[in-house]
Amino acid sequence: MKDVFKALADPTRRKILTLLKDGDLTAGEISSHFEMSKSSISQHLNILKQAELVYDNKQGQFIYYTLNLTVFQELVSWTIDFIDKGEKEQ
Amino acid sequence: MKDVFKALADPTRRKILTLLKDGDLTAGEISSHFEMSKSSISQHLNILKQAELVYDNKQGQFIYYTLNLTVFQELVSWTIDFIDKGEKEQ
DNA sequence: TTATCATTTAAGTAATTACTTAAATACTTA
DNA sequence: TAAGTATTTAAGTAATTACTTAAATGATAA
Repeated sequence: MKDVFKALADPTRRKILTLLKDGDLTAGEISSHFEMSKSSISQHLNILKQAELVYDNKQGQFIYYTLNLTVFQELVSWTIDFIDKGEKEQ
Repeated sequence: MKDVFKALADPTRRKILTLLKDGDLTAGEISSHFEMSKSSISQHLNILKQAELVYDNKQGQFIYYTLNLTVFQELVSWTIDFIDKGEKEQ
């Protein structure tokens, strides 16, 4: 979970995740939504991958990126734990 | 929500939030749980405050910090939205 | 008032981050 | 094979971040 928060801290990476909500995309398709270089997007994708927020799947010459919902589940649990505890204490 | 992710990206700030789960604490009480200077903790508290993850309440000479559960609720919604959308697409 | 305590603000610094361009890798097709 | 496409890796840099110490603010109590 440590890497997850760092990964989510960047707006470009959050936008990438939002794009992937609507379905898998290749690295090139993702980068076409941004002004910055493909190289930079590739580096962002690597950070998302290390945080396990996405995984990749090579199909020939293309690499498809997919949301990994497991880590989003963990993030919900982590967050709800604050709400539960906080409400209990009141 | 923009500032929330940046605020959560730092382990010291996440630990501060975890401490506050068990009830409100003064800036001094919070800093006693860390090796670093009170000044540094004060700066972390300010970042948490700007992200509205906590709010402060001055009581005489002391400043009490409290979790703001509203923003945690928003974080749950933001995250669940990925899970819902992702599951629908499969 | 003066001293002390709790906390923040200011100013400086080393480490990290997000980007760039250029080169490398890997796959496809002529 | 060679050329072209998709993507990543490498190396460098400017901006940001997390810390430090010292000074400032504000409340309490002698």
